Amino acid sequence: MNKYNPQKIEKKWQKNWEKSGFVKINKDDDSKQKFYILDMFPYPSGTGLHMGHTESYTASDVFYRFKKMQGFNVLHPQGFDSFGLPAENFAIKTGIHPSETTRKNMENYIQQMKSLGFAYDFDEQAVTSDPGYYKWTQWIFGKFFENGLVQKKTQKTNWCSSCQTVIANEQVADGKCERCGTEIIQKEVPGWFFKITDFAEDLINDLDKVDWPEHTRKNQRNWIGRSEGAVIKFPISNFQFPKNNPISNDKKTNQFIEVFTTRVDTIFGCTYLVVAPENALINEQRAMINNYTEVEEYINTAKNKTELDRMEAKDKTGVEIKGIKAINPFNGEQVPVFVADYVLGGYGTGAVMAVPAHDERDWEFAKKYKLEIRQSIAPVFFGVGENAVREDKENTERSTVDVIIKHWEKDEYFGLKWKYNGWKTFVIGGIEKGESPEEAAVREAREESGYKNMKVVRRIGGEMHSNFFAVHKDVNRFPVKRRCVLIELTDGEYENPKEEHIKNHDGVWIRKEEVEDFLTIPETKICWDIYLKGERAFVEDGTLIDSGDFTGLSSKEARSKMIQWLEENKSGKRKINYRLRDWSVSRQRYWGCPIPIVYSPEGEARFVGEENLPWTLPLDVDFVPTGVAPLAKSEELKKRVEDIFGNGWIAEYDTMDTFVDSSWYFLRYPDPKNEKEFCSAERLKKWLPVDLYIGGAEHTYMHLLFARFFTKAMKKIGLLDFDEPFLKLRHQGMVLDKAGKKMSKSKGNVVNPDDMTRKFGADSVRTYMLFAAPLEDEVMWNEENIIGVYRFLDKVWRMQTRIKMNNEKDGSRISNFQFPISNQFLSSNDKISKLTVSVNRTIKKVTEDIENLKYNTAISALMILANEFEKQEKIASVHYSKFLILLSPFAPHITEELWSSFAKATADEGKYDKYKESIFLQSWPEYDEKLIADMSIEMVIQVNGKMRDKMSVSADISEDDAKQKALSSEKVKTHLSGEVKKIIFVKGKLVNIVV
RNA sequence: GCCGAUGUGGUGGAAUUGGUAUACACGCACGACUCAAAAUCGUGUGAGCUUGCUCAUGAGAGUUCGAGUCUCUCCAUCGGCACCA
Repeated sequence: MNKYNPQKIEKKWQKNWEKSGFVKINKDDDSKQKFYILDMFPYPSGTGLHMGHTESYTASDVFYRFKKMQGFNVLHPQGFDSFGLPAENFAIKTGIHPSETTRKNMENYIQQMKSLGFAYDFDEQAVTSDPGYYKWTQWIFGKFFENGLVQKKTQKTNWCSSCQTVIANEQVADGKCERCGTEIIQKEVPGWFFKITDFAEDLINDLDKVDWPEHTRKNQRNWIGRSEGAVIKFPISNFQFPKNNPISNDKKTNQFIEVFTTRVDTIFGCTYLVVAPENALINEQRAMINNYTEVEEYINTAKNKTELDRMEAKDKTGVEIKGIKAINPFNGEQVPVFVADYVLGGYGTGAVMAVPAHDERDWEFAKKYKLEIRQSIAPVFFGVGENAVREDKENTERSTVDVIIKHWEKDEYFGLKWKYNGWKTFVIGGIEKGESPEEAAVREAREESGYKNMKVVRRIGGEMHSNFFAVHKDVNRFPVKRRCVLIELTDGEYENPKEEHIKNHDGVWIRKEEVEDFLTIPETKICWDIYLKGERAFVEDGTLIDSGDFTGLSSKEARSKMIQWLEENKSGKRKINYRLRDWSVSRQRYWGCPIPIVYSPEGEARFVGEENLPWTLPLDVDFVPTGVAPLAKSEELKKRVEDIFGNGWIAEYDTMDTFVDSSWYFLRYPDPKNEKEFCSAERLKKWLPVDLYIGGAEHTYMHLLFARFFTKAMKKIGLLDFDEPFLKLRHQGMVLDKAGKKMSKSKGNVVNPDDMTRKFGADSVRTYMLFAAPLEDEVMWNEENIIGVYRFLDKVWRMQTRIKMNNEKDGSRISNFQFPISNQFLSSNDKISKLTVSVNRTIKKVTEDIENLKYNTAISALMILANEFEKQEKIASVHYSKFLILLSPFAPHITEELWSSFAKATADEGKYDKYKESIFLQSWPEYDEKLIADMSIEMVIQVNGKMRDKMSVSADISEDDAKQKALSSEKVKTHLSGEVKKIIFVKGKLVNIVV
């Protein structure tokens, strides 16, 4: 036997597999069930495949081999997302054309993938920069164009001055360009937008249909950011049509300021309005604005702020628009209007009603500019237990005051301990008719504390409501309107309080730091918290106060009633808003898919037409970015357009965001060479949607969202008949260095898959990647640990000398090793060996674990079985062969080699050809449930839940027998000090004796 | 600030979903083989002590006969979002 030499056997089998056409599938074979497993295809960068790819692609390769052996017709394709900036930037530096760089890099990637043993069919790729591919990107763009799903808009967009191009919201990180780190500025650029917002609702709802990680779905939902609310029209008090604009009447004018809010219920607390600097109102109302210069100046500074400036701005700024007022439709009140950049132009209506009492941002702004803060929602507390509000009891209203009394010289506060219910509170008392809260507070403080001299400091917080059932009065207190007043004693003059005031409670002084723990009911805790930390906006739901006819409603009720009111009075309506913006796809760069649009001499945009596709990327272009799209410099393109469309026609010079290319690539794989269609109808129907998609979590937002949008948009125009592209999605975790740090070039801790493969062999690299941690967790790449996997494979290798080839009785050639492997373990009269049970169990475990992508525990189960084999003098070939198949998805090369050599050795004459067949043509072993359940089990005996002894019993032991046996255990007896109270029996598991 | 995830030996990680905590692997220690080394194999390895008991799954409480697992509060780390009204 030779030594295990991974390098030698791996190369051999990689070549063999390629030659044998093992990687090819018949895509029209209907005799088997289909399975479509997809990888996120790589961008072919100059640095080659990284460890993240290696893990992800290994994970899918394992699943592919597993499913294939289970008898599925499995499509597991690979391709390249080959348009993109790095190749172009490299071209700018070196003058080498991106197509050349890209081609080279792809070749390198393919070599790397082959050397890891990935079984892709590279004849059936999708390469986005290939005209045969991007022809269909353009064709789909054309379809979207014809169906109004893409439109040209001029919009403030994120501009990267280093990349000299627009980038999508999703590509801005920390106000900087995700790619190059340059600060993003806002720039008005005309460009093409996909109407992804049309699908916002479906993009949220259909997440319920797919089997994706919960956090990914949640992130998508948050990104889309649905919020339900209302648009409300605030009439402008002294609105005038601009004198020089006679058409104002039928144009959209600003007789109203429209605001969007999710909190209509707070509208009686609205004390001003704010419009975003971008809001058209300002310009339209110019004539009416008294301080236009000031307003204009503010708008200009706001405009010049970069994303970063805006994000870093601590203080809210703004300017009142003098000369106009807005009228609150609910109460007719006139409120001032401000322009401030804390309101975003691009969201909602670009204007908000400000309710400082109930919104943190408005609160901050109102404090700074000393604007009125008016409470309209009261926090509500409900009694619990016996104090819960009772439906059948009368509701009575009350007004009370909580009095925080501060000691005259010490930092102590006066509290009450209640005798009948254990409450600990401040002084609480009713506000009598005609009394102000302050007057009531002073009166109550004197009555209940006995101290005489004090001064009112201030109110604490606003109105709060308590709703509860007062047991001793047999009525509901519904509501108790509470106020809180802070009082400071001026001296210690004291007189014993009257008995009637103190019979229910004792008064005590509490040190400041102990007050919080002293208080027992949430209402007073909140008063105290506000006293300590200061006033703030109350942003939660509650009960409406001082809100006209709506007073007393809960926030929730009020929202629906108020929206109804708005609709009846034509002052607004229900509205759902999304954070998601339309997807800007125009890029002023070269190495991308040309946008297949031409402009007539009148400037009208037109699709170039299917007959002119692919609308090729011109070659006579200088890449150096100048802010003008590179394609504008192409003579060839200019000539092409004029030849086809006539003089005066011009091409669209922008190319598409590369996310467009990757938004449909999974549709191409089933039919990548089709020149007539992006994919034939039959193949689409057969293969899509994707059954399992594996890739990095960094694509949670953009790629997955865009691909889902494409699917929905294409379905809408009849190109597809399903609405979610990826039925099941799993992420692989990041590969970190052994210290748990991200790998990066600058840190110099990048591990290269090639080096690892050369050092340990592909099988070890593959197996270790999946063994080291659960797939979705981070893997710390530790070269010291990979040795364990290598040893395991080496052990498997050396085991081949101990396979039992011959029948022990007569020395004849064994009979139980047959091809294809029989799923029958034993004939009926065979004795079941312990090893047979182990093998059976391992088959079950590995099968289920792979199915659930729990590769780490599958590998561990294989190691356990190998360790058991190791203890045997001889290993039955029937066991060993099954073990090899179970291991083969992880370590394809070594298992194929072992399969071929021992299959040959055990072959009967004449059957040899069959034995030569690849291990991957064998079928996946099945297990026998009957052999998994042990006849006898170890039953645990616990005393008070602690394990004290074990007993070996038959699996179906009766409850009584088990209890008897447990009680007779010597070890158990020493723990049975008292009387046995109870015995718990869990079938097949344990007996728990409670003393 | 908000949302999400995670927290188990010296290390990576297991734990049938409420039932023997620490599987498997790395590392370490000792032993076998060897002139020696490597490789391999074997044994041991959560902590503490009174050596058969106590304590251990970020901290604290709770539910339960029984909690790594469920509930609440807090802490730490990581990731994402960040004026979205």
